[in-house]
Amino acid sequence: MKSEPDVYSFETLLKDGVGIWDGVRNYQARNNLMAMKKGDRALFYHSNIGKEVVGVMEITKEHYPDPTTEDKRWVVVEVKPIEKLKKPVKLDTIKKDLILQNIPLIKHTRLSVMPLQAFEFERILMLSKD
DNA sequence: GCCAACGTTGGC
DNA sequence: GCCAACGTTGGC
Repeated sequence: MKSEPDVYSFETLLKDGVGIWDGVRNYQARNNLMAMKKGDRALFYHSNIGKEVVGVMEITKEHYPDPTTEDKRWVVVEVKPIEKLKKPVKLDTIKKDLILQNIPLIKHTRLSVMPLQAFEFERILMLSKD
C-alpha cells in the first residue's frame, strides 16, 4: 500500500496507532482494498519521497464506505502498524531482485494498492534484514 | 462505442 | 520540473 510520506507516513501511523486508508479513487486499487480480510498483512511503501518499503501493517477492519466522499463507489480499510523495518527496502533493490520481477509495484507503477504473493511478501521482509 | 483531450500518479 | 503511463471524461 502506497502513500506519499509528506501526506501520510509510516511514522505517523506508528504515532496514531491505527489508521484509515482513505482517498483511494481508482477501481483496481479499490478492488484490492475490498479483497483484504481482517488479520491480513500489508506493506507500507513511501512513494515519491524515499521510494522504499518502510513497514508492516495489519488490516484491523475490512472495507466500508469512504467517509471522505459522498461517492458510494469508494471504500477504506483500517490498519495498524506491526513493525518498522530495520532497513527500508528501496524500489531500486526490488527492481534488481530476481524474485520480485513480477510484482505490480514495478509493472503497474501508478497502482496504489496491490496484491503480493506470500513468497514476494516474505522476500521483501528478507531484503529488509540484509 | 470510439477516441481526443485532459488530469493524475509517480519515477527520474 | 518533466514526462511516461494510464485512467477518466465528453463530444461525436
